[in-house]
Amino acid sequence: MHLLLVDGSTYIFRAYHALPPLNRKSDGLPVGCVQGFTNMIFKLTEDLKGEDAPTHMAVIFDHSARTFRDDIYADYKAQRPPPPEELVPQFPLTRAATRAFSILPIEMEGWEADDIIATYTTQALAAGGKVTIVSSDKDLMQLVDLDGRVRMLDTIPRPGQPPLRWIGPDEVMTKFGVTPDKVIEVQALCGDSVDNVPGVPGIGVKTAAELINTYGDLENLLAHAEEIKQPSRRQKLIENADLARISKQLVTLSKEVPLELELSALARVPMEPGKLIPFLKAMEFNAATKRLATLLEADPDAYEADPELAVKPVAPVGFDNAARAEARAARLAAEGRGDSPAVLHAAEVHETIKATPFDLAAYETISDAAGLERWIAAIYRQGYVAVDTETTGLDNQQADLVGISLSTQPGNGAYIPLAHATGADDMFGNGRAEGQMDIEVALALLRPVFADRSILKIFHNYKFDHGVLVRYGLEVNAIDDALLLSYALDGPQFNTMGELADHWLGHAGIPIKELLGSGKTQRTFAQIGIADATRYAGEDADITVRLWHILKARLVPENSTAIYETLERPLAPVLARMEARGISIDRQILARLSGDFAQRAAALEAEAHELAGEVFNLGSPKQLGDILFGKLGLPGGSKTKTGQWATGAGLLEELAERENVPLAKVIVAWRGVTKLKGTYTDALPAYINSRSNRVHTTYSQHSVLTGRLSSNDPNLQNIPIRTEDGRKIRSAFVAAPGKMLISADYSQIELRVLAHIADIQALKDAFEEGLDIHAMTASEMFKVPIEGMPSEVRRRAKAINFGIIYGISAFGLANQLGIPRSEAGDYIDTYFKRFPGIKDYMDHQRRLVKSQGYVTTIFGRRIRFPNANSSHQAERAFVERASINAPIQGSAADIIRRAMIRMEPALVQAGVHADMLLQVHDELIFEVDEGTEDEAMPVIAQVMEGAAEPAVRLTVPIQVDAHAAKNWDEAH
DNA sequence: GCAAGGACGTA
DNA sequence: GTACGTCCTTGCA
Repeated sequence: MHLLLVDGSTYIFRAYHALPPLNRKSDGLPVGCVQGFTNMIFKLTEDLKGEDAPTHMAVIFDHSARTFRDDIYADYKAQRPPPPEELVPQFPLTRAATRAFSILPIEMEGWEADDIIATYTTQALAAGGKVTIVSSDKDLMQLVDLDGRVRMLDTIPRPGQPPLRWIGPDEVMTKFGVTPDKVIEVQALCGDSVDNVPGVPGIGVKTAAELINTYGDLENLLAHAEEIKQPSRRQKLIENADLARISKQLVTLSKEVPLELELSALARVPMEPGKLIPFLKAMEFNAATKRLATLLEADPDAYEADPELAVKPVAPVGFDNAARAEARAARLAAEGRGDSPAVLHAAEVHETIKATPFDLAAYETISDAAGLERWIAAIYRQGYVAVDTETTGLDNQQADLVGISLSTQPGNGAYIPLAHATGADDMFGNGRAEGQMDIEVALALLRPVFADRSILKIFHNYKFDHGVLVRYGLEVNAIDDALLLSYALDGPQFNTMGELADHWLGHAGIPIKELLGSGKTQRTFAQIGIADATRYAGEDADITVRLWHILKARLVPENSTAIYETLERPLAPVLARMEARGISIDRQILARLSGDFAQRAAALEAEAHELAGEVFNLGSPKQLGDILFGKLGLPGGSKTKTGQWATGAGLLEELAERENVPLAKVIVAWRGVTKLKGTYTDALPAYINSRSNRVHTTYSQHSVLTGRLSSNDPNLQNIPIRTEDGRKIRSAFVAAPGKMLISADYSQIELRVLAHIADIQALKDAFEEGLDIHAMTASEMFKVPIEGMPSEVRRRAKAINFGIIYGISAFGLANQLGIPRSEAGDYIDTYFKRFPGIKDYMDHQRRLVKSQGYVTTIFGRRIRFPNANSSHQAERAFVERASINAPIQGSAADIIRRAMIRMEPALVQAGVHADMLLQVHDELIFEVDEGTEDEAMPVIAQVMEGAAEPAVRLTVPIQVDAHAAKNWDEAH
C-alpha cells in the first residue's frame, strides 16, 4: 500500500500568495487558487507513476472551527488573520475540484488537517504500507521516518528549484537540526511565531536542536536544566518549563482522530471524464478541459458544465452568445465607455442580471429545520449568500428579530419567519403565528454559517443587521455590503435598496410602506402575514445578491477596489461596535439645563413681544420678517429665494448693531436658547436606551460626498462647544463609573493635508516648526510680526485659511469678515502671491473635475461631480469650490478612517483596553478604565498620527492632541 | 401626514 | 466659500 495524503489547506494559502490572481471570465469569481490546486492534483497524478504511484489517496482540509489546541492554549494561532476575502469563495471549490478527480476531500470539525494526516499515516504504517504527504508545512515533519516509509513532497512552484522536492530525514535535519522523531522536542523549545506557539522565550531552532541532541528529549532536558552552563539559558528553561510543555502539546499531532472513513475507503479509483470535465467547464478552465479530455480519451463537447458550480444561465440570453457580446462591445465603444475586458465584463453581468425576471411567488418559506438545512447545504455549495434581517423597528439596538431572508443567486430567495404574530385583524391576536420554526433552532443552524470565514455573507447595510444579529448571539465573519459597494463606486447617489434596485435592476421592489402602512395604523413586520413577508423579504435578499454581482464587477474597472476593500468594508464592523457601545449621558445635568433654558426662553419671548408691540411666534421667520421690515419698517432687509424676508443670525446681529434694534438681539438670544433646548437638552434623554442606559447613535458610512461619516438619531457630531451654554451640554456626556473619557483630535488636519497635496513649502515649514499657523499666515500676508499681533489680524488670516479650504470666493470671504468685497478680493490676491502653489492646486482641481467628472483623495477615493459642466454659471462655480474642498476634506476623512480600522487591533497589541465610542470628523472619543488613560493615550495618538502610512507618506507632520477627563467637555 | 424652507448646531 | 443632521413652521394633501 502507498498512501498519498495531500495537505489541501496549506496548499491553498501558499497558492494564493504565490500565484497571480485569476477571475472566472463570466462572472469575475476569483478562481486562481482553484486553478493552482487543480493543476497540482493533476501534476501529482502525472508525476507519481510506476513505482511512486499511490494505491490510496485523499486530500485533507482544515475545518474552520476550534480544535483541542484552543483549549490547551487560548492564544493558539491568535495572530492568524482571517483569510483574504478573495480566497473565501474558493474554499468550497477546492473540495469540488478534489471530488472531480475522484479523490475524497476529508475534513473534520474540531481537528486540524495535520492531525487527520497523522492518524492516517499511523494506520497506513501499521498496515505495512508507505506514505507520501504532499505539503511543505514544517509541522508535518515530525511524521517523516528514518527508513523512508514516510516522506513529504513539496510541490509549490518556486523559481530556480525543481518542481518536486522530496523531504526526508536529511531535509528535516537541515531544517530542525535533529532526526524527525525529535522534531516536536525542538518545536517545544523554539516555538512558532506564525501559529503563536510560545516555546521558551529566547531559544531559537539552533539552540533547541543543540539542547535536544545533548539531552534526548524535553523532559530529560528539563530534569537536568540545573546543569546547563550558560546562566541565562538555564534560567529561561527553569522559568518557562510549563510553557515548553504546553508548546509540545500544541505541536504534537494527534494520531487518534476518530476517523469517519477507514483507510480502505481511500483506495484510488480512476478519473472519470463525467466528473472531471463538467467541473473544469464550470470553472471555465478551457485549456485544462482540452488537455484532460485528450488524456482521458473523452469528447469534451459530450459534457455540460456542472450546473451547481457554473455561472447560472439566468438570462434569456447567456454570456456565451458571441454575436450579442460583439454588438454590445461595439455599442459600448461607440458610447466611449472603452472596451477593456473588465468594463465589458461588468456590463455583461449587469445586462444579464437585469434581464432576469423577478418571480416573487418562487421564494420559499422555510418553516422547519430540514428546510433550513437544505438551504445551508446550498449556501456551502455556492460559497456565498445574501442575507437580510426583518425586525420590529428601525432602531437596531432595540428592535426584535422577526425573520431572516436568504438568496444564493439572482432569482432565488427564502424567508425564515421567526417571530410573526397572529394576524393584525385578529382582535385576540398577538399569539405566535403558525408555521414558524423555533428561533433558537434556526439560530443554532445559522450560527456556524455566519461565523464561517469561508462563506461570504452579503448584506445591504450590514451595520444594521449586525446590530440585530449580535444581540441574538450570532457572530458574523466574512461580509460584503452592497450599499458600501455602491458608495465606493458612486458616492452617496443611492441611499436605499429601493433606489439601487430601481436604478440597476429597473425594479424597485415592494415598498415597505405597502406592507406596514403608515401613521397611527402602522404595523410592525411581526404583524405581517408570513406569505406577504416571504415575498417582501425574499425579494430583498434576491435584490441584494443581484446588486452585489453587478456592483462587485465594477470595482476593478473603475479603480475602486482598494477603497472598498481597505476602507469601506473593514470600517463597517468597527462602526457597528461603536454604535453598540453607545455613550453615557447624565440626565440630571440635561434636566436642569432644560429648566434653565425654558425660563430664559420665556423671559426673552415676553421681552420680544413687548418690543414688537404684539404677540407673535418667535419661531416663525416669516412672522418675524413681517414685523421687522414691514411693521417696524427697518431698512437693510433682503429676501430669500422664495421671496420671504431673510432673518438669519448674521443679518439680525448687523441690524442690532447698525440700526440699534434691541428686538433683533433678543431674537438671536431666544433662538440660541431654544435651539439648545429643543435639539439637545430635551431631545437627548429620549435617546437613552433602556437596556444599556446609554445613547447609541447611528453612523452613516454612505451619506457624505467626501468620505466623511455622518451621525444621526441622535446626531452626536454636532454637540455644542462654542458657547458657555453649549459646553454645559457637552459636559453631560460622561464616562461610566470607574471609567474615563479620552478625546484625541487631529490638530489642523485639513490645512496639513492641503500643505501636502498642494505642496506649499511655507505651510509645511510652519507645521514642521510647530508654529501657530494662522498667525504665520497673517504675518506673511500683512507683514505684521507674530509677536504682539492684534487678535483681529489673526482672526482675518484664520478666516482666509478656512476660506482656502472651502474653495474661497471674494463674496464669501467678505461676508464672513464683514468687509467690502473688493477688500476681500485683495486679501485673496495677496494670499495667492504669498503661497503660489495654492492657485495651481485650485486650477488643477477645476480642470480635473471638468475633464473627468471627479477628483480624488490621496488614497484614490473618487469624489464625483456630475454637474461639473453644467450650463448654470452658479452651479458650475459651486462645483469648482466643492472640487477644491473635496480632496482636502476627503483625504482627512480617509486618514481618520484608516486610524479607526487599525485602532482596535493596535490597542489589543499594546495590551491596552480602550473602547472607541465616537468619531467627530477629526476627533475620536474613547472610554477606558480609570487609571489606564496614560497608557492608552500614547497608543491612540500613535495610531492616529501614523494612519496615512504606508499607503501615503505625508510630507507634513501630523499632530494629535489627547486629553482624559470624566466628561467630554473637559476631555476635549 | 408629509415635504420644503429657514435657521443653526458641529468639523 | 466646504461637508452634514435636526428642529420648527408653513403649506398642501
